[in-house]
Amino acid sequence: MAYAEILDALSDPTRRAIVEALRNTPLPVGTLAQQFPISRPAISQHLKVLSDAGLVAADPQGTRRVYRLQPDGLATLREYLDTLWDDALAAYAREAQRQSTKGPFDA
Amino acid sequence: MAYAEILDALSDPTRRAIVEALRNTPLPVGTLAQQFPISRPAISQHLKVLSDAGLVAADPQGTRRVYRLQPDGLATLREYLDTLWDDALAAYAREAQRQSTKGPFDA
DNA sequence: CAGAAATGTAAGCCCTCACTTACGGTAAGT
DNA sequence: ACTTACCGTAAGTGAGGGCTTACATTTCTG
Repeated sequence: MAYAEILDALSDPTRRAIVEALRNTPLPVGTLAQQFPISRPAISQHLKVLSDAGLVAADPQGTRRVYRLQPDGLATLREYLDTLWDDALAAYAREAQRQSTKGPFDA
Repeated sequence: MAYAEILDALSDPTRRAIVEALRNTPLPVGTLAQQFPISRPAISQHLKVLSDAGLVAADPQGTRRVYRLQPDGLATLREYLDTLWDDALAAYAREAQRQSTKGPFDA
């Protein structure tokens, strides 16, 4: 049930923007914060949430902490969505079947 | 950018529980509400959010509204995660490449 | 060793959002 | 037609979370 943490992390627009910013290249906190209208500590707090969810990871380089995207969190979420997807399709097909067995003039 | 709405919808624990409850079989609002410790109007409000996100749909049957899982929202979210996934893996491989070119004794 | 640079953490404020109660509307039953 | 059942919506309230300022910590540099 770790996907709860991941969905919660990705529900915030700023955190999604951070993920988007790290999509191409890893970045230290300060550089990342410059791209946003909020303070640097706020970015740090968001990064903690993303890190706890397994969506990003930090590589310490001297006094800097270079954050990068981490596939782990995304993998967990994808797996969950896949099972949900299967059930949704099955329910969908079941409903279609139920409708058709009633005959075309029952609707 | 509709995945924002979907992520926001799935970020709430109660809404996730509703989705789980509809995973096997469609249910009317009242029956659904009985499975939760909150009021029926609260469930209705959650269903509206899920419906707007394309995650569920309602089939009116008399005075009842039978809600069921809808694949549309899940599909949108899955597509978004797939592109993110690709970029994450690419960045991962790029980083690994960068590390290896430095030689095994630079770490 | 002193100072600066980069970041994480604590405390507090404010606003969003989930929940409740109350109400209105539609369909079925008698 | 009246009543009952089922549901969505409006208004109001309370708590969680995102943001800020201030402070502590670690590492590099002169």
